[in-house]
Amino acid sequence: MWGWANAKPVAIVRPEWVVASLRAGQLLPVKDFALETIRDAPHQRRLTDFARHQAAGVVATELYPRLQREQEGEARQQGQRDEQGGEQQGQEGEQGEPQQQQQQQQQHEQQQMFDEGRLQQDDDGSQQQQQEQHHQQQQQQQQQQQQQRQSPDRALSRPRQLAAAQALAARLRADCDVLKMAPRTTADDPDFMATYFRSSRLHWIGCWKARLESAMSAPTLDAGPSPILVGPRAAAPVPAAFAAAGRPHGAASRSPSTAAAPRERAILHLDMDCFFAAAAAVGRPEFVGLPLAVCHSASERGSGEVSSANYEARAAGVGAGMFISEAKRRCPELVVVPYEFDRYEDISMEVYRILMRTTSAVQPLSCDEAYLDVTGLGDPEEIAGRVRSQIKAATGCPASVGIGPNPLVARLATKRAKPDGQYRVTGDRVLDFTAELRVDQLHGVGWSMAGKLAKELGITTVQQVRACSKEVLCRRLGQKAGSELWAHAHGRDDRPVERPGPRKSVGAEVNWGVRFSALEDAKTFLRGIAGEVAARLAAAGVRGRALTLKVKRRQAGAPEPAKFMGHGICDNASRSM
DNA sequence: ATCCTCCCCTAC
DNA sequence: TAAGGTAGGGGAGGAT
Ligand SMILES: Nc1ccn([C@H]2C[C@H](O)[C@@H](COP(=O)(O)OP(=O)(O)OP(=O)(O)O)O2)c(=O)n1
Ligand SMILES: [Mg+2]
Ligand SMILES: [Mg+2]
Ligand SMILES: [Mg+2]
Repeated sequence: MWGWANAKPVAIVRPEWVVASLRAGQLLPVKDFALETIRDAPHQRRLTDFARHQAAGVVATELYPRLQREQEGEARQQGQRDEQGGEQQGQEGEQGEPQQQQQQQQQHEQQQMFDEGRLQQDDDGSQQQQQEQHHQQQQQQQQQQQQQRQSPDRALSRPRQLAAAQALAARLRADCDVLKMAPRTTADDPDFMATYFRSSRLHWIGCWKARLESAMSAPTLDAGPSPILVGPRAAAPVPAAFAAAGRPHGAASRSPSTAAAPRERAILHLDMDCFFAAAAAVGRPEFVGLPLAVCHSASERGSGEVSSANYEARAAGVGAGMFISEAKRRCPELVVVPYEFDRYEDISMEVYRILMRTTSAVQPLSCDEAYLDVTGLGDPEEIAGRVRSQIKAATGCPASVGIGPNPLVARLATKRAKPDGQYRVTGDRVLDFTAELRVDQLHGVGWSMAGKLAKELGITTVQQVRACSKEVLCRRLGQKAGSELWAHAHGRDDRPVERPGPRKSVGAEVNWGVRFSALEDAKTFLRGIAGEVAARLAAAGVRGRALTLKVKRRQAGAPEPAKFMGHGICDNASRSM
């Protein structure tokens, strides 16, 4: 019913595939004729020239100057303003506040020697390789680089830099119109929902995949020698770039005719370092080297949540999801800046353009994160270094890359690689590498499952999971979760790098600032949220078959929410029709 | 068995 | 002051 939803994936190959297939008298596997193998041909136009940016060749410095111009404008304005405290907030309450993940406290001793020149980014990444082997050494180098930035002759003293940074942060907050609005609730502001969605980071993140999909479906098949589309011709609005190689991608899906010994895959997992915080620092040297966090509130008594904290702030115990009050308590010097969603959008799209230029086998995971299958494309570490330095050059933001024989291991390796590094785990080292990790480091293991494992089985590490039989795990955790955990604990993960399928549901929720004083308020709100869903369905070009209504109701006797305008402790209910 | 409804859990 | 969304996986238990 929906063209885009039912379109079969198609592969894009070089013309030689046609000739070779004719000669062979059958349709040959497309793998060896993939488009990306000619990606370096001069003047080759790319399907990935999507979105609003232009030719691939000029990517590198396009975004960065724009951000610098922004910054110059800011510097001219003088609008000092300081946060003054609000009312006292009970710091806690609620149920299991997701526990702050323990920050890896790498105690790097303060080195004073410089190793100038080593770390300069170069566009093709040829220098990168030396970095990844020795993670520790790499971190020391970063430390040195940072100190160099503040060496006496060039940089400000720390107190002066801090003052400059706080002043800039205050200016950014002052310029943020949405922060100036009087407090509103659903009951007294007819425009509440629009303002809310415009300000919500979780809404922005949550809608990101849909935005990427629609950016990529903008047709750019205009010029250049057309690649050949293989497979059933999909009807009109084929998302050009998504169609690139169908799904799944890569070695795992290659046809039996070429499958000899199963080669170890080379999977990259790329993730931007402290994405929102890093974006805030682009073109603003005032912030470099200081603890920085992104949050609506900057008050030391606020209940706004930290969205992202840079690594200096993390060293002081600040982390995502933490109330700003707690963050400021742990790190009084913390510099707090407001959200700049336009920046995140630009940088994110730029990153994806670079990834898609590397290979079509890209699986988007979020606005700052993706898997790439680079099996057979060359040395994965060199590819990783090249991609990272392209991203740094084009956006000014550091990205880290984990490399492994499967997505699971690649993702774990990324954690090890951060910040601004890369790290490879080969098949033979997987079990050693994962042994000591805590179970909740594994994808799919969160607060609840980790608690259950600890309480019921005394298990906290991956190694301990291995000592447990699959049957026991399945009994405690359920069939799927149990066998999945068992496999992952043994380093096994067969998932291919693939495109997400079409969306299966479309929804909208608001669980903040909801306060009804009369029945009419609730009705108005319900109409608003229904209208929102209707608009999103229309934007996606789909119609619903079923409707689910979700409701939160304040628990009887529940205390005032710990969070300003929050929902507090609620019972949930849902009904479908 | 398989489907459906109403949850809970996880990730960013 | 502050913006606690969104989508998917999957289990339990009942209807078919
Ligand atoms: N609880 C969270 C987690 C994430 N994010 C946003 C801000 C992050 O910058 C972005 C990407 O999430 P990551 O988990 O990748 O976190 P960071 O990129 O900030 O840090 P890291 O270097 O650990 O990847 O999503 C958020 O708003 N709230
Ligand atoms: Mg990140
Ligand atoms: Mg991420
Ligand atoms: Mg986890």
